[in-house]
Amino acid sequence: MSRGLRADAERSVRAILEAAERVLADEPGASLEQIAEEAGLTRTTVHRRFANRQALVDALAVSAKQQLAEAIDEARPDAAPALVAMYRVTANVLRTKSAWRFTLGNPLADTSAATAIWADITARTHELLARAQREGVLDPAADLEWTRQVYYALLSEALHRPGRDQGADAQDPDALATLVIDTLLHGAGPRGSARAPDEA
Amino acid sequence: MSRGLRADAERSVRAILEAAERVLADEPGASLEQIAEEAGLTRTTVHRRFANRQALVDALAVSAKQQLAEAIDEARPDAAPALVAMYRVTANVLRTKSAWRFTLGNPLADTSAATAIWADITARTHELLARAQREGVLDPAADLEWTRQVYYALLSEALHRPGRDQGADAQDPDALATLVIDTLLHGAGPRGSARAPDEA
DNA sequence: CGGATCTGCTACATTGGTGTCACAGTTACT
DNA sequence: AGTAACTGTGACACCAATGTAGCAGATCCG
Repeated sequence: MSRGLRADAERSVRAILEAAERVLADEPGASLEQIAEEAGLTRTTVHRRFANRQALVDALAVSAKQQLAEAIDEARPDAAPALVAMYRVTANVLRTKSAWRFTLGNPLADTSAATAIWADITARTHELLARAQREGVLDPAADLEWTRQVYYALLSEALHRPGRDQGADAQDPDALATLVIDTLLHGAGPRGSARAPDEA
Repeated sequence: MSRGLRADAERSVRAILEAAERVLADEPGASLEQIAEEAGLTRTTVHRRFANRQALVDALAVSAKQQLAEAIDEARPDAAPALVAMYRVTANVLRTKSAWRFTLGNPLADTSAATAIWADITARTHELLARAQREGVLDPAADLEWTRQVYYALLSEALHRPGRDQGADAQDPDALATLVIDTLLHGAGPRGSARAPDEA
């Protein structure tokens, strides 16, 4: 944004954003002091880099959504059949989302820049789903808006799953992606036949 | 809870809870004064009925979760085949949830009583899903925990849908219930065959 | 009707977060 | 090495929300 930030200042900005993410993740409405402490800085410094609390939250939103957009880019969704693209995108998005659980989990009235990026992401998702529909991966009668909503919800839920064992914080993104796509396409009903078995 | 509240006092409590729901719905962290105003009362009165802000939020959580539990009861989930029961429960829950969007949408660290009710609801949901699995409505290999999570998420999403036309705030609960159950069981994939059609 | 309870009103004390400032010491860039 | 930029420290004013209290008037209930 602003040109000519010195190296250490830029480091501070990063530190603040990452700290804010961590702190706000389990306590939205936490004080700037808590964030500053988590970042290893002083509250004054936070105010130097971000005028308002709002400004900080906005910057956080922009940063996270940008990374999300990049994650989608890196999946090269147009360079493969829709089904494959969906897997790749899903895995990448899960990786990013797990690192930005707070910001990406709370669609709290984003301002200007953030909403623009978000609109872009939504549009591209919609596009991918439409292609999937054309390629027969989705039912021709499926409501794409609803499908997208469900897809987003599944992404969130996949990350809220109770972690297995003691291991790292997140589960394997590829396994989760499989779960998400599988659920999105088939639901939880019986697989063998298309109709419900016993109606008696 | 406390016995011997006078009639008007009890009315106030109700008014406060309902006002709190409405106000907090679109602005969590709203001041008690805003809530009081919305309830047609004074802030002082709010403090008389609820010592802390926390106490108010807790009471709100308990109230909402109780109503949710009642909504499930009224569906008589054990008095019908699992599939029918699921439809009935879903429709009832949607009705209740749409009236308590804030409280039931934010699982923010409920205390004591609220968590107990919630645990009960979760258990009963799980039970219903297990029966559905036995009756062949759900796939024998389905992960019930995951299925329950997805089910809850679908309920939320159904209420967050962009409202049709100008009509009332909520859509027809029965129609939404159909959508939720249908999505839960079949997903958005093609219905005709069990496998994806074109892989070439 | 009459006593108890509840509410509105006003005023006050307190607290926690926010935002600003000046100055001294440190760190980065050329 | 020297200058500009950055940070920590401590202090300050400010504001919104919270919580408490007393009193006068309205409301309920027996």
